[in-house]
Amino acid sequence: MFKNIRTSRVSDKIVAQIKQLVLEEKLNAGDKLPPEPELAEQFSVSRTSVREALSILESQGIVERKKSEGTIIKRFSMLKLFESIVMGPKSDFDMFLDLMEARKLVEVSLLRFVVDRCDPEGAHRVEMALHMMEKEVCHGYTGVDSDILFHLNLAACANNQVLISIVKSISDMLTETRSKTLQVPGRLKICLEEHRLIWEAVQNKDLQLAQERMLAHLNCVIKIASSIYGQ
Amino acid sequence: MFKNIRTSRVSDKIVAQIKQLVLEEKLNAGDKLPPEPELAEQFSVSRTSVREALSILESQGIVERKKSEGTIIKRFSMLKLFESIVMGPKSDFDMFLDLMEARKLVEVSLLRFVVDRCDPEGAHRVEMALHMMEKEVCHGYTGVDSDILFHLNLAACANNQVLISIVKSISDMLTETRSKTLQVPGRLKICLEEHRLIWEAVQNKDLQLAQERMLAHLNCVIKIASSIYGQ
DNA sequence: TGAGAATTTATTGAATAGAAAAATTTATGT
DNA sequence: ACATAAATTTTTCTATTCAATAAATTCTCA
Repeated sequence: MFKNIRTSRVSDKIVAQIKQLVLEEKLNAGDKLPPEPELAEQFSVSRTSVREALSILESQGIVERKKSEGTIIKRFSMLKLFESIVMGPKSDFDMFLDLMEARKLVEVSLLRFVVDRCDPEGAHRVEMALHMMEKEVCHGYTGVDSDILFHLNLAACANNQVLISIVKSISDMLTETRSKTLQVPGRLKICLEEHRLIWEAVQNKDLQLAQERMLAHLNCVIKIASSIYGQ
Repeated sequence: MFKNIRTSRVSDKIVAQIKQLVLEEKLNAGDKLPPEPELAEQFSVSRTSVREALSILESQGIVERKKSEGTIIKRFSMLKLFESIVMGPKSDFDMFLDLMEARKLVEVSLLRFVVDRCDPEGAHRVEMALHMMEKEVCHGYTGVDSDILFHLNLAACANNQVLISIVKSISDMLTETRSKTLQVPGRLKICLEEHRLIWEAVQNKDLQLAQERMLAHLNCVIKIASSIYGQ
């Protein structure tokens, strides 16, 4: 309801102001900034705060600092500048939602290729992951590994290394959350069932149904995780 | 030939060390770092340097700092995303096709969110990228940066940091090819026109048309690159 | 005069000390 | 037991100092 009051950190304000100046082209590539003590005076802050701001700008590739020479705006910094603006800080929960949204987008869409390109070898790998989870359901294990394996092996059937990398990277970031959601009593069994349904649809080459089921599966994960995170 | 002498900035070394610890999972999500004075002592540096390092880490979304609470490692940072894109035993050209296929999948699908969520600020950034390319067309530059900038800022309108990271990572891997395709005489001008058409459709909230045009644009890139690769 | 050495100056890099602010924890009084 | 006040912790910011270094200037000597 009420918006978070944004950080009243001095260095952040300096960073924002300098970024704005670059954006407005009042500062251009190659321009030299005034020396630190002068900047401090103009901003009416301490030199330490100025230095903190300059460190941030440098780490984001917007300026370059050289000892005893000064600070200059880097050439071709527009890309970096926009990147740093667009990648502002988000809460953990919002990041989780971003990850899951990306997962939905990628893993649902790539089923198109899976249905088209899945060969017996790939199918075998997916089924192995399913069997693995079956065993884990019986023994009461968490099933994190077999969960990841299913999604990864399914993606592998799309025969596109970039897509595999994307699915894997996102998976890696979600392992912690995964192990929590799978600890919910009975969740693993339902999860296995959902995987089976997805796989069944893929085998029947029913793309639309497979996509629907994948989407439902992932939405289910979001729902459970949200209740755990208390949102 | 000769390697750049390592910047011996103390804060940079601290940043690198903490990042490394996160990558090695010696520091994990939610872990609390010691208070600043203690960190300073352990690193045998001044608090000023520690604070500089923490500012940088915070600006990169790796840690979060709260007054009177301390510094904690963020759950989901982009630090680990795409740390290892496995370039398998595929030829360069096949890899290029994989990259473009992933691009088509992601950039076409995410337009859904762009149409829904684009705000005036985001729109302004996209238009800035368009203007930048306009300028480059006039001056006869290559236009690589403004090309990337358009796609990145468009993706940014989807307001999903993971998707932005994916688009950017793929872009980075394609820069080489990009600079070649844009060198084809007259290509930049056509590229600009294609970008404009995509943007026009997005502004009219015509999702389907926007997606069609994006797909056509990317297919065009594939075609040109293929002829360059001689396939 | 002019080339090279020595000096000065400007500027960043880093350390230290301490005041202020904000949130949390503990203590106190009813 | 509960609200309020005090103490504590920890970050935030300032001010000041000194060291390191690159560039500019001056000096020296052939």
